[in-house]
Amino acid sequence: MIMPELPEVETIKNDLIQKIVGRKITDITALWPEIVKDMPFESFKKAVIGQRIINVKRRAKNLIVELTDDTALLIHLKMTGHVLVTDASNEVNEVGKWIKTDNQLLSDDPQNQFIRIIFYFDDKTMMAMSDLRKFAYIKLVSTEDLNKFLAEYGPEPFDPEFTVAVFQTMLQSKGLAIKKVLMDQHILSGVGNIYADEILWASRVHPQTSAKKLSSEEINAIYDNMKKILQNAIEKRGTSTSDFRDTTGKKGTFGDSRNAYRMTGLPCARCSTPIKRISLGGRGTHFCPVCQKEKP
DNA sequence: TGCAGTGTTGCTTC
DNA sequence: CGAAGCAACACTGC
Repeated sequence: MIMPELPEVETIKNDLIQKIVGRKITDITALWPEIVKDMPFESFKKAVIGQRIINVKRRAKNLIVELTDDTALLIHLKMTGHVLVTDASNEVNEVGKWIKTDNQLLSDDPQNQFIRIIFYFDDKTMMAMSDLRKFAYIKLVSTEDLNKFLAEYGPEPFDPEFTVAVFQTMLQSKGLAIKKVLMDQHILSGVGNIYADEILWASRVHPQTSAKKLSSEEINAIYDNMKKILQNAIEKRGTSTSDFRDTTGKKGTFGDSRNAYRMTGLPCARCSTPIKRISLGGRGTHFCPVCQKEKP
């Protein structure tokens, strides 16, 4: 299972900006209405139909679809959520093959077999959400509540105010394993299991190293590699070693250039030592036991 | 065959 | 209060 992290959600957001901004929502069908949280589905439907999409944003791993009525759809894809959109220029396109008019599911790709909800637009296109494990959710939120919710998150890696000095200060007070710190969304936004493993491999830092014991060289390396790796992954449209797909169902290619995540037993690209797998905080963690030495 | 693994987040427990 | 563990869920792989 590959969850969407920052690069994957960013890819979906960029697709949606191209495809759905300006569209008016004319109808909503739920094959699993419980995907809408905090509100009965019928109320959600009543409140959302007729609204137009103003903009699409990403914050941490959240997707935010801004609507006309000072509200927004807050979407979290969790681990296996997918957003699929038809191409406005062609109704009988790839997506048209996935979702037939009677809502039956039809696709060669198993990842698109779990459509839970479909939004229909005024130009006859539609946006569907697929989610195998039913962890993903949609909430209708006021701008005010949204801002309160988003304020709980740590800085975005690409925010100009998130400097290496800020990062260093954050780490100094954390006695936790650096991998846990990187993945804690209240501390830092957007990094999950895949990119945490990749960032630490590139930085030659053992995932269990206590954050406050890191040298400033190591902190610099983690900071630089985080930006480099996330940027590279955005350019490659995400990691699809398992189930991530973009809004047309295509895979991202970052997985081809990864060095640690799910590479257990394969030779390290730097020193050929087999990559080791441990469990850290209940999550699979992959690293090179030679390049990423544990600190005494 | 059955059970551990998969991973995000929030809740419970210590 | 911080940290650890687990539930939510459904499918895969050993």
